[in-house]
Amino acid sequence: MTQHPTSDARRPANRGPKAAAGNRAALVAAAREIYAVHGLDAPLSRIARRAGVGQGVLYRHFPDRDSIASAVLEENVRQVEEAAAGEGASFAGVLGVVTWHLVQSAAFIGLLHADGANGRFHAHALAPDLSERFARALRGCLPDGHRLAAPDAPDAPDDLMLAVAMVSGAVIGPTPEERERRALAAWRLLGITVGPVAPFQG
Amino acid sequence: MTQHPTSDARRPANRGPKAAAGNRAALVAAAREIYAVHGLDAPLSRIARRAGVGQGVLYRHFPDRDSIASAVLEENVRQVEEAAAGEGASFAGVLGVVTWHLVQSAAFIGLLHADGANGRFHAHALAPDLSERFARALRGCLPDGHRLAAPDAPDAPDDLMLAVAMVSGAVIGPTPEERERRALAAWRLLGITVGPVAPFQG
Amino acid sequence: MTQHPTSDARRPANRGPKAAAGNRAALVAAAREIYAVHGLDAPLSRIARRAGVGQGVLYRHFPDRDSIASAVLEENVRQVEEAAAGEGASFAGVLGVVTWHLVQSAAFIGLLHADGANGRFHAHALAPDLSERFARALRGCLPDGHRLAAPDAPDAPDDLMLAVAMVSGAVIGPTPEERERRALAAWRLLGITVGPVAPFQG
Amino acid sequence: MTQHPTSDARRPANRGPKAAAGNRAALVAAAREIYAVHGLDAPLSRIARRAGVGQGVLYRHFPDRDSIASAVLEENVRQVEEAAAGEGASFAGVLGVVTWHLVQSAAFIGLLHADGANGRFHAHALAPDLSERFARALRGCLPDGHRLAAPDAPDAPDDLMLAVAMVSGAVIGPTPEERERRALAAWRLLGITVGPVAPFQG
DNA sequence: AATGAATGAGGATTCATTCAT
DNA sequence: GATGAATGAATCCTCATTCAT
Repeated sequence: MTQHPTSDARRPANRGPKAAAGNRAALVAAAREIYAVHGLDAPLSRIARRAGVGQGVLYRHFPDRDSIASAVLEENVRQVEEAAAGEGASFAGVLGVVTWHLVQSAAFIGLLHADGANGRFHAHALAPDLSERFARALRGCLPDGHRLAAPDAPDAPDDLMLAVAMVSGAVIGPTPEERERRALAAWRLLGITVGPVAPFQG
Repeated sequence: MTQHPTSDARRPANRGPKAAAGNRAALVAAAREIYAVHGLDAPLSRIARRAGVGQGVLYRHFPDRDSIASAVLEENVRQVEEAAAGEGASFAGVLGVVTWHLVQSAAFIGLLHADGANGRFHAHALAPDLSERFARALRGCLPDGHRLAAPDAPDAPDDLMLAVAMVSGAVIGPTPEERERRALAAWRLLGITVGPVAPFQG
Repeated sequence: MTQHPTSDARRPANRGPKAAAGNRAALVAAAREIYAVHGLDAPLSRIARRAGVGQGVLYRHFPDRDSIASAVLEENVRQVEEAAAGEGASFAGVLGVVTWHLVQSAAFIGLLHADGANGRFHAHALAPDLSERFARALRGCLPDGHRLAAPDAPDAPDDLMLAVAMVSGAVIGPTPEERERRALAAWRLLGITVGPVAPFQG
Repeated sequence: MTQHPTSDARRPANRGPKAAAGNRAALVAAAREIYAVHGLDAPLSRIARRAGVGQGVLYRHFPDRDSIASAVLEENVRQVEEAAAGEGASFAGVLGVVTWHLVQSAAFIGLLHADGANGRFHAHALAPDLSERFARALRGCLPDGHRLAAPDAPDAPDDLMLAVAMVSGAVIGPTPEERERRALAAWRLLGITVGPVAPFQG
């Protein structure tokens, strides 16, 4: 009569101090899943519940709404960085990783470009450095003379990031399959070759 | 126990039934502006306030959240149809009109493609016919053999609509100028020529 | 987009002055049906819509919520009076008419007894005279010495009206059939014989 | 854009989690009183206010309208069960407890029978088990061969519950005294002996 | 350091009632 | 007289955020 976790419980509880780091990770993982299913406007309480922690813990680790979203995004970016830093990293291969993340949740990579004018998130506060890291990683493995290469002109549009934004705009659809199909079609329309769509494998 | 209209306080206005049509138009206009600034999740009360009418009027004209959004979108689509139906309508010209609307509010043309999985809007309920009308108008003035033309294969991806979605993904930025710059860059990346970005002039 | 009569429309419109009497009747009939289905708390707008008239007309004829309920109840009571006034009127026969009305809508005959403490209706304002008329009609055909007859003691409980209230308490159930079954069982428990359950036939 | 707790104004109270149990009890008590005076349609906000808690607390403990009503009713039923389980429990004695509850608020025991067709409450969802418990308790102390005993026929009407419903129909009136007088008169009309009308004394 | 209850503002929605036409 | 649009108060419900334990 008084309970209503409704669903979303994951771990039995999780008390005691040492769990701090684990809690943080659980929150980020929970947020990723919740965001993927319910969008960025999902109630924070749902994230906490899914992570199996109290609301207070969420606030301890992430003082405001943006910071948890950033944390999720940060993981995405890190994977892209790692993919780009790998031994035989190719541009097409890294784009495959990027595309995989887009397919999982276009909203997220989309955040890298968002200006926040229309949403509750303000990317210029949220992701500027993440955006920079993402761009750098991608640019790092771009072959010389590639059509997405930034020209010499200093303030010319950054075609590389623009292209990613465009693909993220295309990635809509109810199922991952449909979303992946659209992502690949979008890259094709841009004339860009993409490697296998998959998460980065350390 | 039930409702009662204030106690007695002076009732303001009530401009009478004559105002109905005007109110509806005001609501749509208000919604367009509010959506552009605050996004599709803006409180309905804000729209009503901006339109200068009571909450009830909004609900009378638009029984649910989708229907007001549809009304705004419908106007956009109509303009595109009119642009496409005009005398010397060219594909590039119509794309210019489309782009103008994207620049005003990418969210809206975006709705045409949205699947609503993550948001409160469910395009398959909201815009399927609008989407169809939009696609038809655009396709109608697509030159034969254009690279966005649908191939013979029946269930091949619709490159035309995909391209619009991609551009809408690119159109982000705090100012209209920035947004227009990005839109044009996106079309350029796609290798598509666009006419002047402007509203349709009857 | 602007319409939502939802249902409940009955007559095409109904305009013009002379219709006043007809409108009143239509409203009472509509109210009876609406009350039976949706209960006494049904929105007034629904009654007006069902009657095929504007809201204003309802207010013209019935200035407040109680007065329309009274009007419906008045018709019920009138039928009982007529049944009681008929040639070979028997107590059992009249009880059959009463029971028929209870089965149609227990709420209504219930109003005759209600004190309004718990509801929005205040019977002492609503139905005192109706209640009196109802009691008189019923008492009029009560055989001498019947067990429900009022004793000589002046302020003894009025068993006759109490019995009706009791039966109305028993008349619950989703279908008319079930409701009638319960009504008859209730009279039986009271040891009272009831004639055929049917409306009064002039 | 979203919520924010006042701007900064001093937060009142928050008596801490310890208050939880107390709050729940206070809510049930408040609901009982409010229902008795204003009926089952009373605004939930009024109950919360009377209990001295925020709206949210009410929703935490009772996720929907029915569940708070159930909680109140459950207490009633429990008392009847306890009365029936007591040492020298007699049928008349238990009926006295039942009658006491009816006098307090006929609406509640009435819920046990309600079908909800016309109201917002749907007894088949709300009270079926409570109804069953109530019936069982009462039947448990019914002397063999009592006139309200269920006959052998399997689907014969349950006279016991019918009688309670009838009495609850009779229990109307502005004051408890009047209500008790009517309840007793109703039992008398049924030829049923009732013990002292009083709450169950552990 | 974690828990999860409490708070209350804000937004959605409904309807009684008025009133211009 | 009739129509039905407009008004806005009231209620429902949700959730961000705080804080006692």
